[in-house]
Amino acid sequence: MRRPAGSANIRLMSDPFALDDEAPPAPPSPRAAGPRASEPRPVPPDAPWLKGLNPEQFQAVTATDGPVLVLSGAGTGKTKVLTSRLAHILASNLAQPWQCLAVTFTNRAAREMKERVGQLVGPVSDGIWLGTFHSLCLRILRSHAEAVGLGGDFTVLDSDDQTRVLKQVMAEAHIDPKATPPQGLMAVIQRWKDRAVTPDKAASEGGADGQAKALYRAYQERLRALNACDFGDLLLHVLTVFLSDPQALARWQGRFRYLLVDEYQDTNVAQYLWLRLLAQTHRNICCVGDDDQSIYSWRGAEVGNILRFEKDFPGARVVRLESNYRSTPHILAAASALIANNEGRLGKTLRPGLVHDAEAVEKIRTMAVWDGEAEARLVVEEIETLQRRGERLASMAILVRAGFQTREFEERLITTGIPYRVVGGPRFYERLEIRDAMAYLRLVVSAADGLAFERVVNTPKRGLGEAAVQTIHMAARAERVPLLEAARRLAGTDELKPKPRQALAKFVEDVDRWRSLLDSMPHAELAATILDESGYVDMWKADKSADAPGRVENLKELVAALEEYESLASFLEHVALVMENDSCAEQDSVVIMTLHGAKGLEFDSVFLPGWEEEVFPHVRALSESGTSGLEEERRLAYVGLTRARKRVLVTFAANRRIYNQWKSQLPSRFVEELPEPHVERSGERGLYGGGLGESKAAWNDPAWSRARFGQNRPAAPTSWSQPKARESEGGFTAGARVFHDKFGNGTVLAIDGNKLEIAFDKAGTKKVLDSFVSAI
DNA sequence: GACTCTGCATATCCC
DNA sequence: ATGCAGAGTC
Repeated sequence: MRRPAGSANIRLMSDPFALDDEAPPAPPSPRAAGPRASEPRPVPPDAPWLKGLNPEQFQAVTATDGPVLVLSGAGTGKTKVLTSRLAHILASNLAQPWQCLAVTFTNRAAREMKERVGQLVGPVSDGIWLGTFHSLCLRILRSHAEAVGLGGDFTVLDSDDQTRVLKQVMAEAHIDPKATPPQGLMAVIQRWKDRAVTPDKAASEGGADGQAKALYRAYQERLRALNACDFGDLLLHVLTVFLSDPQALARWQGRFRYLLVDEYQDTNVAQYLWLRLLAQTHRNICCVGDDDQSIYSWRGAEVGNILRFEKDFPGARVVRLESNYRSTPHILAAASALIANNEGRLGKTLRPGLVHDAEAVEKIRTMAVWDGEAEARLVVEEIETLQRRGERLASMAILVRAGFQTREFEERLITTGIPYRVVGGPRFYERLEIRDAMAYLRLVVSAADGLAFERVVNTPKRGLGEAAVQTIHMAARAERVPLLEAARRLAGTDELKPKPRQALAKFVEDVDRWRSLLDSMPHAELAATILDESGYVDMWKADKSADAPGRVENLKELVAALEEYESLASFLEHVALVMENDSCAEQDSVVIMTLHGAKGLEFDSVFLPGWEEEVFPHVRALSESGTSGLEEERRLAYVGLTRARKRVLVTFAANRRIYNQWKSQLPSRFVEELPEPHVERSGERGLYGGGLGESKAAWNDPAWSRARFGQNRPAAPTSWSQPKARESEGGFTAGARVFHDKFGNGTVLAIDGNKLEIAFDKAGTKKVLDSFVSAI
């Protein structure tokens, strides 16, 4: 491949379509590209959407002609630029709303942008093609479904359904799900889709095992048979359409005069190709991104997309936004120092864009605690203190690395009586009862939905077990009709035993009746009828388990939510893509969420717990080859720090229970990477035991001591720098009986330096530091 | 067929 | 701790 000189060190992703090897098409003047509704209208420089922009932002907003790459650090007004730019384009009459395409990654970002543009230009903003990649692709794909072998009413599967389908496919291929875990294979398939690799392309690709490729193909065929597609397909299919139907492509290319892309650093290859194709005609594409906030490589994102932008769009204007209007200088300095440990950055410097009262700004605080419980207690106490000082709960956030960390905070907040909400927890529509209810609705709306049929045919129990379902399957297969059709036939024959046959007949009859009501009955009412007559609600009402009443409530909520949509079909479509559960929104409450979920948000006070090796950075990132995993974790830390406006508290525990196992933890290397002058460190002395074995020599490094106990403390006792003999301070020997505060009595099994393996009488076998046990 | 019990594996991040 | 698949029982 021909590459411009000097780019050899930049690794580009594989390029399935190799567009960039062709001469770039001559950039047609947008003016000449077609008739416009009316002439461009000059915009006064004091227009409301241009107010308060700094020079760089102004440039990013008003440079409407040609490709623009905006490198936008955290808190530099990225959303402001995007929304103002849209407003500017519309107000200048450069394009009609429906000729503008604005892409975000999350529904939340899309909603926010929609709202803010609306505030600037009014209801015309409704016409903008604004949404996530997936929702926009769905919209496009609806009109080209046949081209990829789908019916126009195809369904979009969530990850749960995906694995279900894949499991079925694997079972048919007689593959042992134990030897080949379905999730693993699913991940492989998704990576293919992220790179826009179809089964055909996968087959011709080198490497990888043939079994996976065959299963990929089978999976795609199965999806097609189900008239369904998964998230990855939304993009993949649209690309297929674009590349196989030049006329369709030209139509879409011609339509979108202006493209705006948010969080560009998170685009994967498929999304990138999609953008590049769509931007070919008018070439007015504006991508906003920050390589330091790229945290989605695990789902196929390629930071390289930023690097290659200028190549694929020659003459692109690059604007850097470096004035940060969010955080205090301490926070900025700390975040910048941390991220400076990464290599291969585009390198931005964040400058404080606000004037801060030097006396008033707090340093970042780090604090060592005994365990997760103590950590939760500390954080919640801190929250209470802030609250007493008059801070709103909604201005505080606890940002965790992984889902399992939320529990201890929730418990503590509950016992303290502080309102909180977990964002991104088990999502509303992912709940069992909602999925079941949705399956009923799906089956009524589209009779061919086999997955929905399977899900509800025996829920609640109708005496249609595995055997009956098998028979239906075989009949459907043989006659090449959907499951519901097959069931209808079987209900009229004697292939089934009388009892299941009757039950099945009743079921089919019900579904038919519900469908006949689709046009006449208001859909919310119809949904309620379905859930009632099917016996589904009664099933939960009769259930005596603790969460059953909650489920009944959720079902009511579902019906209520339906009111807001035009039809069942539009509701189903919406839910397939929008996964938010913001039903109980704006009470003043602390929010708990993952670092990933927090991207794009900001809070006055941010709590960053669990900064321990193997929690954050996460083990799995560390076990990856090379440093890319670690660097992504560091970017995640950077994202976390830069969410804060006023203050940050980083905590880490010496001991943590992970998946029901107690482990002694080391402070995260990121704690140490926070620069001294901007950090105030504290922690309980002695948390990390006495001298440590030589294998942990780093522990005696002054930096670690600082990380743990704060620079102001006197140097560690001499015994630290001169570790004693390995045979442990306590002088324990195997077989000794010992006592531990938490685990009670036990017997020492083995000694490894200062770590003891102890068989506790009650708590099982654990490894603990010898300083935590005493002889009895 | 439905239910219960047991053993087994599993456990980031999200559209 | 939790969720699941498979086995055994009513």
